[in-house]
Amino acid sequence: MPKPSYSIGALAEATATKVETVRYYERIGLLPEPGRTAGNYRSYGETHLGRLSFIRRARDLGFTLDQVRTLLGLAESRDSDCCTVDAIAQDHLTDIERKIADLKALRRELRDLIGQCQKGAISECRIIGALSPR
Amino acid sequence: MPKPSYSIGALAEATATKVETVRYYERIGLLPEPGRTAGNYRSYGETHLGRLSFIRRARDLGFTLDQVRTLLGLAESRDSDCCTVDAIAQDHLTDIERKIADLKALRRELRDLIGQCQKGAISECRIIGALSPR
DNA sequence: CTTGACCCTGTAGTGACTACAGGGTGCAGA
DNA sequence: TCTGCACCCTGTAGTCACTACAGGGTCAAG
Repeated sequence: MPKPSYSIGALAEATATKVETVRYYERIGLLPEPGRTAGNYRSYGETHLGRLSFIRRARDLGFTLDQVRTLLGLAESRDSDCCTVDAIAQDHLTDIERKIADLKALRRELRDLIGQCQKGAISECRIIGALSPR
Repeated sequence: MPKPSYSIGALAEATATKVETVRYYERIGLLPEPGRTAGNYRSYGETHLGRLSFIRRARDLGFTLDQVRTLLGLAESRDSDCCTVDAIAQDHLTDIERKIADLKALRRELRDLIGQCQKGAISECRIIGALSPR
């Protein structure tokens, strides 16, 4: 049987990606250029599907495209070890933990502000007051 | 005594803002155009300082520039009430809470992944494995 | 033979800045 | 007076990760 092939729309749908995003990944060199049909349509194979799935999963986990690029490179080089991968994931985890802490601090401040709102006139608004200097 | 005036650098420093950012706020109409000196330098007064402080505080609390614009408008119109301000703050709080929940889910996934790392060869790496399809 | 869904390239827009390039201004020290 | 330097000016382009056109071409069904 012949190898399966996907149009850009089919590939996009299979990976919950927009068509424009697939072309974007190609443009920035994250996804290799596929073959073309007689009518100049992109024609993708299983390796493209696998690679795009990898990219989307990593993106869903919040890795940057740069990190994804590195992870893809590592996944392909059989002769390096797992430490770099682990380091990237660890760095990312640290980032996320910092963001969670920042957002919690922010939430606390906002809750305090909102709790003070008396629904009165602007001139007595505590939120505006808290934002205004002095 | 004469009114105090600030150069763009002084204003930026007083509000922990970069000079380019101050000019950017002016360009997008968030900060009114200041007067100019003989040498065409921007010359700011106390109202500019107050307004920029307001903007920075709101930004630090994570409001978008569009929200800041609305808040500034409300702060200036004495005849509206506090409800709109409260609604903006509430919306923002909801956003933040969703972001915290999303990040926590992500952290859980990443922790699971990292916990499985055996520091072995790439071919056995669980992180890469988890990202790769099937 | 036409309609409509899909595909193509190329460019510009988003948010909130940031970073130049290529010049002008203002002031202190030699 | 000269020179250096920090600061200021405008205008444009870059960042990240897409997203949204405009203006066309392809292809299969009816």
